[in-house]
Amino acid sequence: MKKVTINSVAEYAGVSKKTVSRVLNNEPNVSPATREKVLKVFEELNYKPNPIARGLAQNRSFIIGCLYDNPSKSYITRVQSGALEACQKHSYNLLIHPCELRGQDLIDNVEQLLTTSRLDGIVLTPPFSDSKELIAFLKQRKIPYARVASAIEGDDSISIRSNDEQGAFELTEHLIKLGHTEIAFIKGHPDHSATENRFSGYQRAIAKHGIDFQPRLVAEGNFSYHSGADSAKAILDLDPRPTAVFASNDYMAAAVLKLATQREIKVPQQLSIAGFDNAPIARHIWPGLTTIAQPVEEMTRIAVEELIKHISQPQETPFQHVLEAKLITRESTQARSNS
Amino acid sequence: MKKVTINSVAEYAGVSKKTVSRVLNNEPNVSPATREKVLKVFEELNYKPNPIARGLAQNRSFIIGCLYDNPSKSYITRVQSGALEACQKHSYNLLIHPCELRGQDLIDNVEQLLTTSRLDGIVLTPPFSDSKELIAFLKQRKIPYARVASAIEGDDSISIRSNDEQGAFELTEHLIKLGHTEIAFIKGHPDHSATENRFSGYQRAIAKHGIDFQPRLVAEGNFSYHSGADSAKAILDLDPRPTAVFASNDYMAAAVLKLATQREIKVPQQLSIAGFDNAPIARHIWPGLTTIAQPVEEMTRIAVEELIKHISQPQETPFQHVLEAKLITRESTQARSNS
DNA sequence: CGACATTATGACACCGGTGTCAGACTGTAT
DNA sequence: ATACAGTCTGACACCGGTGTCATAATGTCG
Repeated sequence: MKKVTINSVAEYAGVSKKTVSRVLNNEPNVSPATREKVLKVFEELNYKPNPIARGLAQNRSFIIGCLYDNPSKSYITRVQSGALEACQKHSYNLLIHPCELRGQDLIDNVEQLLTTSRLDGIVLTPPFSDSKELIAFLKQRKIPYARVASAIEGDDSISIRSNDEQGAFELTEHLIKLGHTEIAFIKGHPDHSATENRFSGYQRAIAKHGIDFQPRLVAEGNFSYHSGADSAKAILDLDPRPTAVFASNDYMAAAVLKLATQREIKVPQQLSIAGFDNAPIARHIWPGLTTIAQPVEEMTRIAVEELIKHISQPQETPFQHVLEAKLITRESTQARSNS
Repeated sequence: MKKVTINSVAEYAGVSKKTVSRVLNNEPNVSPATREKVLKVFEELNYKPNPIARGLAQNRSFIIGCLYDNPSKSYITRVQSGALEACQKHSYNLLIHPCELRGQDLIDNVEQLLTTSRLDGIVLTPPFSDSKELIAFLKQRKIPYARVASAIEGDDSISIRSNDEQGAFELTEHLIKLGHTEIAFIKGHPDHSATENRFSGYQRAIAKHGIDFQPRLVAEGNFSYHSGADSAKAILDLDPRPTAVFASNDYMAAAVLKLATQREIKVPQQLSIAGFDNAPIARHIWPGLTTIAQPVEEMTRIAVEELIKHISQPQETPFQHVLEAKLITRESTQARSNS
């Protein structure tokens, strides 16, 4: 199996390299006959262009980088799966790069990544989607990027998010309609914009239904299971104890459920619990968690597709889009008991 | 910020490109003085070699591919994290490529991957680590590869695994020592070699303790939560019902726990449940799952490090290694009650 | 001191593509 | 027939490195 290069194709077809290149890139100004002939030789020799050589000539790598720093493994998995789908469709590859937002040398780290990998573009997932420093850096370096699940408005870059505020509003309203008025809330990581949005949705819902907002019912989390466990302790120790808990993601909700079960507080009879994200764990535990399904894969897929589109021909108008979140009810929430 | 290439460095330092290249690659036969001088210019101009150009000249990409087809997201996350660690250490990048083992065109798919990405090497995770077809293909194409958690012996390639058989043996023995004799077993995916190994460990332990092997207690799973739920139903419907269940991974064990809880079978008082892997879910549910901790990250990290080592200078003797698995006891198992 | 091995360096082709530009070949209007 | 625009094609340099080889400089030994 000898190597098949553009030269061998050109020779075999009796045309110049450049013409072969033109056919490869679907450039105009190639006669139909020539194009046919070359395409046939592609088949015959089973020719595949070398992406590295292409990359060198065009200063591209055909690689998209995905930056993340997220305690939720399932979120990352979903992000990857959406990004991969888009990449494969357009013959790009996906390079994953976990790193820390708080690392003092975030910029250095990304700089390093860029120089060693020559990425064609970067997908920023939370909390990077909202990092002004990083965004400024990428802009200055003229690296195309797309932001997933960010709340920053008025930016002129590609951005896809889902409606966190509305989702949280609906979920809270669901709890209220079940008769709950003392609804505890566990906030997410302060660096993620979703955290504020979800909290706003919660507040809007209780306000709409004339329920007083009680700061004592709010706990600070950071999306990790561990932080959920801490918040759970604080909340379940409250007196009077709330009848429902809304955690900003399913991991933290699972932690609440675990502690409640340990303390023999019956869920949902004595305590309703709800999460956010519709992570796998929401249906892997009993009772299953009522939650908000966020289209994470789809968001990321769209973000990467737009990014790739942007790379091949920069758009004037930035693509910005908001997807809807959807309420999923399971066994962990029920009407408040009269006890 | 102008582009700094090897040419500008050479010019600035007053030497030839080739000498710069020599310094870059730590080649011998460069006088200390020259080396110093060039290194200083690197600093001064902040020069970073272009990996794409390098790749073209050396026919390398500095990218390692990771193949997987695994229903357990957390397993994949752990695999990635180990692989990433090794890659970053050696300035390689990691490209992830999920695909289906059973896909009729697995080979085509990988072929495609290789031609579009020019990977320097591939890490095979289960079930690919045991795919004879794929291994034969990679061997023929002379693509370096490393196999993670495979059971095939006598192969002359890099292979790292953990001791599944021993782990399962210890866990089973733990249950036996708690007084259980009717221990149900849920098998994993038939394509994964770990499945047979874990099953053997189970059988060896009960045999050692003079317990009769009962085929009725064995259910077929495939490592997915869903398959665990099906097996759980079969097992909990048995009469007499076993007093303990050993599932081949934690997801399936979680499914057993969920069903048991739904049916108000008390765990661990009426039923002990154990899993395998020490996945996050094992400690995110109540009661926490007794399980076997497998060093997935470490296995993968070592596999990738050896792979990279092998790429830069092929070894004569293949690196093969077995890591130990460790029993972790949590609340889901306890001594059999006398009822 | 001459013969020879060793070290240090650079010129140049090459990896496998793409960009630029010039020139040949069409077709159409005058 | 002539001028001119538009289409098609190839020669050649170039992307930013590395491999090969020749040659210059240095060291070693009899």
